[in-house]
Amino acid sequence: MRHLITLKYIDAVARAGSIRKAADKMSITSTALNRRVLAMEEDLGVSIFERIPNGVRLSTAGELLIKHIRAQLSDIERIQTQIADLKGVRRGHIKIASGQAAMTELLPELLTDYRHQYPAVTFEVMVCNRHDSEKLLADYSADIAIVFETVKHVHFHSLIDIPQQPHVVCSAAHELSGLDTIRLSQCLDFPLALPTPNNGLRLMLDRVVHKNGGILSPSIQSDNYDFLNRCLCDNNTLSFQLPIAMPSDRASLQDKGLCAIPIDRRDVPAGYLSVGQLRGRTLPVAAARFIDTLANVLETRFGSA
Amino acid sequence: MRHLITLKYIDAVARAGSIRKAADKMSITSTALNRRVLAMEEDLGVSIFERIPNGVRLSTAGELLIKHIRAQLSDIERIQTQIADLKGVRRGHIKIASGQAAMTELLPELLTDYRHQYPAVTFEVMVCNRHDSEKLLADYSADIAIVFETVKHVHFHSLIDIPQQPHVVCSAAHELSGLDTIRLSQCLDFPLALPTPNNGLRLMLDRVVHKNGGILSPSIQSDNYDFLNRCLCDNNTLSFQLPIAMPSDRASLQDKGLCAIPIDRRDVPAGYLSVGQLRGRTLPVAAARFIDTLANVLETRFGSA
DNA sequence: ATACGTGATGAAAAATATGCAGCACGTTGC
DNA sequence: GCAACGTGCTGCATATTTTTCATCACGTAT
Repeated sequence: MRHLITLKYIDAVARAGSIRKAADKMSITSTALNRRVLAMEEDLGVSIFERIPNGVRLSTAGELLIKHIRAQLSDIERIQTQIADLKGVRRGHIKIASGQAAMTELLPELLTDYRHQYPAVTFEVMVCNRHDSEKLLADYSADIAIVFETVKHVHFHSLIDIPQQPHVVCSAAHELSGLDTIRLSQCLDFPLALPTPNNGLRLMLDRVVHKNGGILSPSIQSDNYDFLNRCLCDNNTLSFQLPIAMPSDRASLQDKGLCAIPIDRRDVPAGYLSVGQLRGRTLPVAAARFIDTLANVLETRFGSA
Repeated sequence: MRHLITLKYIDAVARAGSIRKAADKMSITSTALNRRVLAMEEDLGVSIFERIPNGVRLSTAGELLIKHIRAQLSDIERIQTQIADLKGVRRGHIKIASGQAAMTELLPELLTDYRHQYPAVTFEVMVCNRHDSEKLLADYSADIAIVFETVKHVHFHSLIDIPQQPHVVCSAAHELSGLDTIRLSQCLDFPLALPTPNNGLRLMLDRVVHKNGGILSPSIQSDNYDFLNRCLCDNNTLSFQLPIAMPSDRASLQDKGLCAIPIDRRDVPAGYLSVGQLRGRTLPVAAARFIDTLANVLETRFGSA
């Protein structure tokens, strides 16, 4: 797409904050890129970048323009996939911003299946926290966001919401192991391995405990679920997980020497895992179809939303 | 707008139903136009026009594309008018770093007026002391700084300087009330409510008193002007204010049971309220225009600088 | 058949974009 | 305090792309 190479260049400059760096990334000379920027600015009659000592920065007009550019780039991509669809080939590139929850089991399984069915579809999966996901959607770095307990933001348009009852995870040798359900109070005497405070699950737990006048004091804290689970084996530490992040069959959990027990609903109500997009955006065909598949899988696995 | 000339050409072809006719209308050769069409088709991997004996006709893919092209052309036009609007000050975001002085009366009034006139202009006002303002300018967190007795710093480029004669503020029932002017020595016998030492006005007073071998011992000290004024009502405490921080009409000051008296120039010379920006920076249009308005208001209200 | 219109193509000409070397200006690190 | 670095920008020579001109091949209409 020759005619929008300049737009891509300018987008790169806006992201890099420097013409030379952007030029590097786009594999051209800074001179050429600089001239494109100057030409565009002359066309518009306004500076789109403020020149600051160590680079450039979007001006007010630039902010306006870059928003348009990103919408435009995403739109042309949508057209291209539509045209590809027309030719009978399902192809496309899907950019997903996901919290930890979906990264362990859901996405790996799903992507493998999907790519087996549609080999021409490529994926890009970025792990992020609840706040960053919105930003990634907003600047078109991501098509789809998968977040647990999403920050309610006007730009986030939720397409799927699946209830997720928090579980306690412990070693199979733990004295709590094997219970059908567990009260939160039973957990608080054991050392806890918790996600970092900006995490959705952690936030829910914090709220509940705080309401009862307590405070969660984790023995281990990390933004990596896998790591947390690996800390449970040889002691009586407890961790918390969402169903979505656990193997779909109990057997493979047992193989790892772990046990998951749902927390009593009276203590902690279910939170919601949301799949969403940037409000008002028309997604590329590939991404839209993928969301359909995702909705299907989630509903058959976790019941209707 | 160089980058979308191809889109315009293709639109023209779709409308004319013939490459040669469209070329005529667009004042180029049919060859050139033909080549642009072929290039675009190669980019997309699909024919966007069916060739029929007496011209061309949109293919299915072409219908899809032309819809996008027309949306784009209209969209870019919108952006251009928005940017034009921007040059006319009707839109933008202005970040102001201000000391206490301008926060009480000047900025609230001014912003209300300005936003009434230009509703699409948004503001961000950060209160800060004399030292922080420079930092906010330097890292582009603020476009404009409004500071009384600014720290002389190379990065601060002053655009407006307005002389401000310090006033004494007291209860209307105070024995000094009603004087036309006041000597500093008359004040020192009363309890004083003063700003904190890093404040510009306080600094001026400190310097004068110190030069005469004295020291200011405030009864009440705060970084909040309003609070200081509220301490005057029921006793004989004195406070100090700048004209900029007082209601523009004397009546509303009297309504509050307060009275303001300028300090004799022989004791305390006028200090300067400065409006400035980061030296060497080209401000966003909106900010630059707002400074013009600000200069106007300040000059008509406090005389020429 | 002839005349006209269509889109497509090759080679030359014109216009445009790119790369290189270097300038001026600020910041950073020693 | 000074050198090294990084930034955007510019003049000039070079590539590359685009446009033009002169055609061709095909289909229609007269």
